[in-house]
Amino acid sequence: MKKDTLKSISQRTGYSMTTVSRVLNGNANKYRISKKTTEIITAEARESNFTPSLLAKGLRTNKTRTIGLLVPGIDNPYFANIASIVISEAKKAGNTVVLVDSMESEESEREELSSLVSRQVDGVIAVPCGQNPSYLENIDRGGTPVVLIDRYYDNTTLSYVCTDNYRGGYEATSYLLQNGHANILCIRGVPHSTPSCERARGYADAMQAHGCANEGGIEGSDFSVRNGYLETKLALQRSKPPTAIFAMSNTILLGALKAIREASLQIPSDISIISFDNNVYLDYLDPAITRISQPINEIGAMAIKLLMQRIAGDGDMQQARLQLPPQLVVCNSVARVRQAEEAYGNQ
Amino acid sequence: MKKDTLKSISQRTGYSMTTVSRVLNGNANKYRISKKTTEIITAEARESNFTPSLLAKGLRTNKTRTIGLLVPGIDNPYFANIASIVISEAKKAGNTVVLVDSMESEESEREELSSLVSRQVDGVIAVPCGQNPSYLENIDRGGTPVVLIDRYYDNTTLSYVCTDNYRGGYEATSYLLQNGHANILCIRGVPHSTPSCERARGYADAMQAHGCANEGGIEGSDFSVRNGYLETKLALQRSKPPTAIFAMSNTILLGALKAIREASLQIPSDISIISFDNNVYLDYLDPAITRISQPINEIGAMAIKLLMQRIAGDGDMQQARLQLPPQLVVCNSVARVRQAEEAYGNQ
DNA sequence: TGATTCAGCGCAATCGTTTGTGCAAATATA
DNA sequence: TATATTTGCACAAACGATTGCGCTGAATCA
Repeated sequence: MKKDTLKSISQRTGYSMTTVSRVLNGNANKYRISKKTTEIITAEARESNFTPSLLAKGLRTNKTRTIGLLVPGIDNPYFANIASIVISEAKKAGNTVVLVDSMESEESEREELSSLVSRQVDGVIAVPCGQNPSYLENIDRGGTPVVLIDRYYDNTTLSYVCTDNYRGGYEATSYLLQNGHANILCIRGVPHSTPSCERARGYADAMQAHGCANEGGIEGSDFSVRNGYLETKLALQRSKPPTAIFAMSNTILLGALKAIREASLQIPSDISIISFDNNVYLDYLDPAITRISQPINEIGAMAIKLLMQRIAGDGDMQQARLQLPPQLVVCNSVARVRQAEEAYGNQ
Repeated sequence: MKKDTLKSISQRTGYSMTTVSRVLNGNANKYRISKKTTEIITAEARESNFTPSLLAKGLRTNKTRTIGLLVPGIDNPYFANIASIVISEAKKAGNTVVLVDSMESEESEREELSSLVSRQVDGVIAVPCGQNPSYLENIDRGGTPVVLIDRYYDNTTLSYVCTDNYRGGYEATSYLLQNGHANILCIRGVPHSTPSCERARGYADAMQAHGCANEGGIEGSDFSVRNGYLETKLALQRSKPPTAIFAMSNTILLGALKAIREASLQIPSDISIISFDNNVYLDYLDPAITRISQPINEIGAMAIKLLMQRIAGDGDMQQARLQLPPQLVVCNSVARVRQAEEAYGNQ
């Protein structure tokens, strides 16, 4: 079965490709195509199930109605969630999504980004993993707007939308402190990623404000389950093990849980734990995990909105730096302690 | 910054677009381009960071090195997993993936598929949600190969790769039966989807073979958390509530768990449960959930392999119908019962 | 020296669209 | 009736690549 084209429709109806194109793009009125002609062409197109080649269209118009989404690991439920939202928001705006995965590798990130650019996507939404935004900034300057989500850079000119991670870290820690904990271990993800840094900063400031700056400590090196496991395992062997853990992501949490179970400790009676992210499974763990929930629906929607504005070229937009407030979701993984630590905290 | 094209490189080096194209595609030898010329052009391309327009390339060659992936809900961790695998396998084969989501709507499914076709993807991997494969078959006949995964149709000519769902259902049920259960509730997903049907058939046959055909029953209508919740809630109010539940997916499981907790029942002492799918979280629930694990890595890899063969046009391939064996993963959510049921089972 | 061969490259058509411009016929205006 | 306007549509040049074919000049051969 030969593919239908403007030409074939043009031949079958006897009108020129120009006219066919105009009708099918809904510009019949604008170009004064008669009603009769319009009907004939529309009918023929419908009947033969014509779909225009988006390649040709894109080539000619320089718009593909496609946006690229770069994530560092789609198998992480958090990014799968983000992808889901971005895809549906993009669809609402009439776009489809090319999804690429850097698997936390800077090299892959470049390759995939460059693939997106050759595909002439209209814009890119990225959760970057590189240490340095320059590659992304080049793409943006090259005419393909880029909006960052979740992770970003301090010194970048790119727009971004993310959780207010500092606040999240501060609130998580404060909640633990309010419950009498002082020896709080903070397990972070990739150290150079902004969410990690900011959450850690929030943790540290909260600790400081509470006069516990030297307790617990910040450990960890990436957002993997393994990292959560190892750091927890280590910390539990300290002479004065932490009474609470602040896990920076759902993956780190899982690792920590494993280590805690292996040590035959009960949550929250033996040790408390608080996490980040909002995975549906967190409610089903036993106990359900108290956490800082990120507003990912809003993040996804805002990101698409910003991107669409940039694509539409609405007056060369200012850089937007949006930090949306996270939310504390209280479940059952944090217990109140009434020991030495509390006395110490009340001095 | 103006985008680089063959033409601009051609102008800067003084060679024709033809020659530039040949060099950059690695056909320098084939067309006897001199070594010197080759070097000049390669250098210029590298320096100016040239990336060819895949639109133009695709238009001309009719190959886009892009494959479409259709899933019914990327926020379901199971499909996110599949997507992750398909993306990385596709990448190994030099392709990128356009991901579209039907959200379990037949109408969306058609729209998205048609969008993939206009994008001239080289092939499509689909987890269909429609009741009827004809639309997909048309696409396949239209020259865009389609391979189904996870869900398929009995009466289709399309190739598919999936878990041996009958066997999975049979094994899950047998395992419960072996542990003395007879009153086993089976909660299924979308009734007309083949995985659902086959798992249910496996369940029914196992029950029959064990002489318990009339116990428990098959309930449920879709793969949602809500469905699992409602059906469990209902079943627990029976005069003779089930002693075990077979949940057909990780989402149904979650719903069931919620209902069970609300009834203040303990797993596995009060009620046993077995699930399908292999989500990392299942190991971290308390107790860890015994389940039938699907070989999704193999499924993803096979699907891409089949698709690539079809795309390469290796002799108009036979239809492939692959059912890969699932695996029972024993954890702690199933207990042995030694009551009336067992006596009954041993008659 | 004249005829062959081959190395090295370019011409121009093509893929399927969009779009600025042009032009005939129909209608309105004077 | 002659002119101006409007209606309805078509021509042809792009967009950025690929590719069958052909051309030139140098080297080889007889």
